[in-house]
Amino acid sequence: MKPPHVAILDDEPEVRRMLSDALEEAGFRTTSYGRAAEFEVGLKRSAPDVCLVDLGLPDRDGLALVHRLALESGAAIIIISGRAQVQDRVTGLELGADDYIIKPFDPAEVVARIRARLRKARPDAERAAQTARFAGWTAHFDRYMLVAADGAEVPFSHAEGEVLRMFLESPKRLISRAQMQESLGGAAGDSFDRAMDVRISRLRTKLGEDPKNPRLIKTIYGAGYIFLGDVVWG
Amino acid sequence: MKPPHVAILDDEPEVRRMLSDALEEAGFRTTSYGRAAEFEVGLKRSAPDVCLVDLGLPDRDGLALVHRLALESGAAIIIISGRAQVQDRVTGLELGADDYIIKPFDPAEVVARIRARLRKARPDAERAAQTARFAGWTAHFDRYMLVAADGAEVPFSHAEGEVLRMFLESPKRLISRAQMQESLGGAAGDSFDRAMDVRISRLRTKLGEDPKNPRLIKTIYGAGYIFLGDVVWG
DNA sequence: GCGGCCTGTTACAATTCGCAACAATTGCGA
DNA sequence: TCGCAATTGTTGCGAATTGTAACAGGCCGC
Repeated sequence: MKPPHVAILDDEPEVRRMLSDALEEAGFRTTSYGRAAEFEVGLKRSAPDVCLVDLGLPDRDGLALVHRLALESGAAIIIISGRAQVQDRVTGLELGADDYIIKPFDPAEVVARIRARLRKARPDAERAAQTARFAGWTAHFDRYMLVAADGAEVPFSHAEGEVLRMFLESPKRLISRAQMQESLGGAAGDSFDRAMDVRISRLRTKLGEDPKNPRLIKTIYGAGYIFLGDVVWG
Repeated sequence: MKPPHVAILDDEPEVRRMLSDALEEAGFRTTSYGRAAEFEVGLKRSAPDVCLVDLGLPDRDGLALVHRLALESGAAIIIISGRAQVQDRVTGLELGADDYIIKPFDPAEVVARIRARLRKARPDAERAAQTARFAGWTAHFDRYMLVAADGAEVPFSHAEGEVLRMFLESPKRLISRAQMQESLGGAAGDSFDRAMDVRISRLRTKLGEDPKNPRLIKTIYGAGYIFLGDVVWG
């Protein structure tokens, strides 16, 4: 399994440095950003498992950013802030943060708290569920089969399964093309992105989507794809 | 849904009292124990969703208890301790605790941290659709749809959604063009600000605004835009 | 009211995406 | 080894979205 990816957003270079050093020492992959705008661009490229966010940003309201992250990203969100009042901590946590660490902090504690989050977030990598139900379908990843509500069986290929699994693991969330390519191991090459929409196109036809008005896999022009529909794993 | 159950283990009656009062005020069910032995008996009767454990117990090594809980119980475990050293916190977290709160603590923060744990633990309960209501419209940001009061659906694109979201996040406040460009990732270039106008123009037409007399998105000459209208998120 | 600057809008061009047809690759059995 | 079938990447073109340019109109100081 790939090491977890931690995104760091802090305007002070020293802090970024200290955090990334400690985290990489502990076996994580890290990416650091100094400004919120860059951070959001980075999010579109790859989805981190944990976001460390400093609230004292020069260019954006940190709390609003945290709130949106919590709703959209699915990553564990840890606030790092110089504001130590209880009220600050409470509002930060209420807005969706998973933890709140006060400056100055000890890198060892940050590592420990990140590990605690990941421990809960990744239940069992071992017995990953092999079936998922959604919109009348049941996907059997061990048999490469889609079963419709009426019992009809539609096989799907490995490549299609990778895409489908990715959607089912993050339903109702925007998934950028870059994230897919990273996750599917494809280098973001010249014409490799063409392969992505072909995969998706084939998957769509197997799901019986109406090309004019797809109800499950929706394209967000210039941003990525989003899978609508409630998913139940098991 | 039944309110979550919190088990409290602390040898000081005042602390138990303060915690259970605050938690029941916040809508949780609580059960308090003063000694580890009773606590373990209670666990067998009903499995709590969260365990608040004080490390300074008279009758048992708290850390060992935490470790066993982490392995066996599946509940979220929050340590409450008077020991404030970083090393204590790190070992507590490493042994399986999900959070570590230092005495003296504020009950409000404890409540907030418990909520944060439960939020992550319950898979999709949090996946509330991202919607906002305003002026007869309902904006569904997960489906990229505007729904009018009469049920008519108007799709909006990603670019339009970014602008709309900005307005809905800060209604009745002046938003300068610079702010928008910064937030939308565009360098404040020569002709990029023209793109802003176009986005807003297209959004206005979708909202059915009268060009002569816009009622929702108002232009402040030389300063920016302001979104009138009451917004309710949810 | 006049002129310069800011903004709205329309038409056009560039980018991104969907899809069908084709080619390359893989796997399998004769 | 050869050939066939299934899968998957590639190419090319049309369609949808978005940025750009150009022009028109409004706002403000004079």
